Amino acid sequence: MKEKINNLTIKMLAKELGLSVSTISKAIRDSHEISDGTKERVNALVQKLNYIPNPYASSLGSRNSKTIGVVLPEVTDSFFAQAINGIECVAQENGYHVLIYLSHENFEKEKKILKDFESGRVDGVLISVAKETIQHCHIDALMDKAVPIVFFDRVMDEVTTAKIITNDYESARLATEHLIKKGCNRILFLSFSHTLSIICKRLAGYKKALLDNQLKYADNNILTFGNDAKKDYLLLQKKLKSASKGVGILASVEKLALPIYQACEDLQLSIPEDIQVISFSNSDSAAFLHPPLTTITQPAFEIGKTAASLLVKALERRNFELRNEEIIVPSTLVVRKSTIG
Amino acid sequence: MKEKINNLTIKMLAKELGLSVSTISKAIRDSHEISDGTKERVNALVQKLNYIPNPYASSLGSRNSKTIGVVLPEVTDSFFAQAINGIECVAQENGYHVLIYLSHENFEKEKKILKDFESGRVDGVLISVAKETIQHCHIDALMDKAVPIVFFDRVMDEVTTAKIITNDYESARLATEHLIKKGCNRILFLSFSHTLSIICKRLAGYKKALLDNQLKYADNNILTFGNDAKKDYLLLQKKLKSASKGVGILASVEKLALPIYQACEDLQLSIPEDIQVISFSNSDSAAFLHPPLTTITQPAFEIGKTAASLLVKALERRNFELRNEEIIVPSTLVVRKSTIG
DNA sequence: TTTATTTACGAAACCGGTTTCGTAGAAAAC
DNA sequence: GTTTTCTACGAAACCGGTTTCGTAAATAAA
Repeated sequence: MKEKINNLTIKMLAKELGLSVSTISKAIRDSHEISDGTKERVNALVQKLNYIPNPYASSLGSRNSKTIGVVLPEVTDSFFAQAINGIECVAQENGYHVLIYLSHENFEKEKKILKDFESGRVDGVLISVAKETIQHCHIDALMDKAVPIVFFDRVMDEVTTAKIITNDYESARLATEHLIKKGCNRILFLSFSHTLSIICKRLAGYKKALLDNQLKYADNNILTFGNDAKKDYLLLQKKLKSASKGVGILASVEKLALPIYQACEDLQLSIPEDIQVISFSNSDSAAFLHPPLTTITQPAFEIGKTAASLLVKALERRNFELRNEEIIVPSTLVVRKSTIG
Repeated sequence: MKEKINNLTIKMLAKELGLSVSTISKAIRDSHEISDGTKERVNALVQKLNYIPNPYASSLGSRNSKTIGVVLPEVTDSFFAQAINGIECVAQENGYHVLIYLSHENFEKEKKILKDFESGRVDGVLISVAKETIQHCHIDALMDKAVPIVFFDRVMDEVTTAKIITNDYESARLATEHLIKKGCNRILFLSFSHTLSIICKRLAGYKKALLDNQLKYADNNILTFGNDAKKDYLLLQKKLKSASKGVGILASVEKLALPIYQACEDLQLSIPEDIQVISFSNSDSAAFLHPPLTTITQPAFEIGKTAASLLVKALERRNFELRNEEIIVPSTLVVRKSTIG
């Protein structure tokens, strides 16, 4: 590792211009205390010498870092990828930096990440919690330190702050109803958590649709995937094998969709003739699957953007407090061939 | 915005224990200068009071931030998503933080991002350059400041540093040859850049395969997508419409695959009977497209991991200098139904 | 026993900015 | 003409750690 170059400091600029350090600092940040003439002189030198302030010194002095922390369960999911896109967009526009952390659905990791945030590393946090997360003490601890937090997608109702979500309940209800209308008399719900906000709401929507349409809810229609992909797959296969015609499946997240296709292929079941499928999914390829997958498409980019915007607002506005509110950006049901036209 | 809580500082710990500030600092970082007994006392208090050091103060004093900057052209691409995963994995293991930036394929943005890095915000950089990037002065400038940089996937040969890539040339050659063997006598190459390292190499591999198999290279077999998706699509459609049987397509990146499927659908051309298709892609859904897409699957996670590991090594080891080397992690050709079995 | 090391710690400078507060001179108000 | 208010700037404390260097006491070597 090469030695770091002796970097340009504000002190050197000050000496060069015969001004004080504080004047330079203020001039650079366009303070009203400094005359236009001086600002111009300073900026000229800054340009000429390619001076770039040390962000850590700034952060230390000003106790804010222009950095937001983003905590995700995973990134290889179209939803989260698009959400990052939205977040980064807003961040870039507003001069914020984005620190990204993956909890890998693991509560302990999530705790560790938030713990670190208590150091003041980030000005604010955007989080979509891990599926394992049921307590919120780690979040409370962070909020106690006055770090603004905005939830997106996977929220915790018990925490008093802003949450950007989609209409999980309603879209699951709609999707389920769609399946029913297309002739399904038994509908499987693919889940991967018993506690996650989005799953609970989607499940509730599913139940509501059943109820509205005189279908009985049955526990054995709920398939909850765990951490053992192979085992889960076999479970699904078994379930599908025993399924008669008129079965529909609602997959509550994107990654559960492909196993269904796999199982149908393996069992030589045809979609949608034998089984109709709808999945929550933001994948572009949904339209080109065999057959094209009917999806509930979430406004992922929008959600990321909204969450980031709100956080930024909370950070910039002196008298803006994050309210305990839910902002709902609706999803859309995109009907394709995996359900009967 | 609530006021920040008066945070615990090392000074307060020092007073509490009747030790000096420097002793506390050293004890926390497990310095050999401090006795085990003292360390224990310090750590006990740290635990008890939940003391977390201010990272910006540490960074300022120690001139390193335990942060790496990751610059990507985009994130909604399986390759980059998986690469991030690999990067984050290594980062988490080694106590590094990951700042993420998207260039959105835009050179000016990329320049701006790297410029900011000159501030010392990050200890090292992982970058996959934008498609617009043909100069490397912004990268040179950063390297002049002794910031270690590791390229991954989209590299710049002219820059003297480590590069983690896949065997672009070879896998494109292989894929093209595969198409030829399956009966294609004309092969289109879908591109989206004339300058990007990966594209150039893939194109070269494509050419080599043509040459080896007595097929003529023709400029009008190269389709270069630009920024106007609609226009590009029409171009592709036009090209396919005029295509006779025995045409194959090699898509040089993931996002170019779906438009092909779209066009074939619109033109009622059947894959693989009328047109055979291979694409570079890391998408899980490739296997479930209609028909399943033959892909060149890149070791994205591995590439991210390798790049990050190397960077970390360069940062941790005092006498480890990043060499001007290419580390090649090979891709695999996964044959599916979009080419004739 | 004397000298040379080692061990364990503290004082103080330092990292590179920001912020507070004080003030000279100019402008405005009376 | 005097007092008041701005304006534009500087000195110095501060942010919260790290690092260097000096040293007393303990231990080892001679």
